[in-house]
Order: sequence, then structure tokens, then C-alpha cells
Amino acid sequence: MRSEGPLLRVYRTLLNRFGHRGWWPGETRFEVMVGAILTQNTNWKNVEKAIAGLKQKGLLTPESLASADLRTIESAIRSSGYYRQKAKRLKLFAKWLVEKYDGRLDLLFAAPLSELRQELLSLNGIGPETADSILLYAGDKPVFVIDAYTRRVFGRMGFISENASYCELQRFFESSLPSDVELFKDFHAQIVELGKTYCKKKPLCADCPLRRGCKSGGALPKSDS
DNA sequence: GTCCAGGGCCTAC
DNA sequence: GTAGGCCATGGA
Repeated sequence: MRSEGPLLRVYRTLLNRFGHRGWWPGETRFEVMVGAILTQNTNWKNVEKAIAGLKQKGLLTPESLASADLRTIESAIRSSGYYRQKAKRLKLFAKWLVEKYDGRLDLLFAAPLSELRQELLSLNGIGPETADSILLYAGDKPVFVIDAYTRRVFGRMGFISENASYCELQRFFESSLPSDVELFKDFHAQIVELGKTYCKKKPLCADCPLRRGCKSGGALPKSDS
């Protein structure tokens, strides 16, 4: 039997509890990318409505979104919150995709990973989490996505400092785990599921699968590392 | 009525 | 370089 690192043990525990999550929801890669922008600081339920709104208006292709009227996009995505800035971001992103890559995602994701990430980060409205969500879930690139739940869950468990930088956290995960796209996808999905169910700002630790070994859960003494 | 959600940008210090 | 304000809807 092969010994596993602590992070993989956490993953197995979550997998046992929640099963494979089958993330990211989305019928096409472009829809996944759009969802990554729409979900910024927003409940996914509201994003689903916004995506349905875009779909209903025929705006879920790079070309149609790039040429759409800003007001039309705004009205389609209103439910996702911050709808004015998100409409601008979506249109800008789609225009960039059309102008630079002819709207072709195969060309986009053929670019070298580090260059592609830098390029995404240079776009207005795409920060590290959004860029990495796009790379991992739409592009099948081995980058680990750090979000508020990741920070909260592993901070409370004592793995990391909750105020470590995005870059530091990402290095921690990527250097502690095998570089496996499917693992990265499902692990992040498991973390979000745990976060939504148990590890909110006000934690609901009673039935949390990670409560043993978590500072908030308190069943085990915290390890000083 | 209050809190929170699968962030990111901009400004002031 | 970093803390704080701002963007906004909808469900619990």
C-alpha cells in the first residue's frame, strides 16, 4: 500500500462523503468560461439564471457575445449581481477571444500555459481565481484553483495561513499533490461543496467530515505546524 | 432587516 | 504594498 500525503487524505475523505462532483457545470467550454466570470463573489444559483438568460438570447458563443449590445447582456445577466461590470467584462473577454483567436478555443488553449495565464490576467475583470478556473475547467490545464472556501477550510484546519497570498497557496497545493487535472478539478469541487455545506463564515461543524483535525471542529487538538 | 455568496478593480495612505 | 470601498442580485 502506498502512503498518501495529508492533502490527498483530505481529498479521499471528501470524496467518500460527497462522491465525484462532476464539475464544472456547463454544456460547452465557452459556457464554463462565461460562468467563471459570472460567479465572481456570487451564489451559483444566481449564475445559473444568468447563463440561462444568455442562452435564451443566443449569446453563448464568442462571436454573438462580442457583438452584442451591452444593455442586452446586462439584462440577461442581471440576476448574477454586479451585472454592469460583468457585462463589460464578458463582452471584452469575448472580443479578445474573437480578435486574437478567431473565437476558437482550440487555438486559445494550444498556447503555452504560463503565457496563456498571463494573457488572461491582463484582461480587465479576470483575476487569478477566474483565470485558473478557466484554465482548469475549460482548458484542462493542471492549475489548482484557490478560492475563499479553500482559504477558509485549510486555514481553519491549520494547513495554511488564511492570509497567505494566492500565489503561496497555489504553490502549496500544486507542490503537495500529483499534477493531475482530474484530481485538481474534483478536489476544488469537493472543497466548494464542503464550504457551502459546512464551512461558511459561521461554520456548521457538527456533521463536517473534516471536523476531526480542524481547529473549528475541535475534536482533535490542533497540530502545531 | 441582516448576512452571505465559487472576486476583482481602484484609490488613498 | 496593502487596507478599504465599491460593484448588486437573490436566497437563507
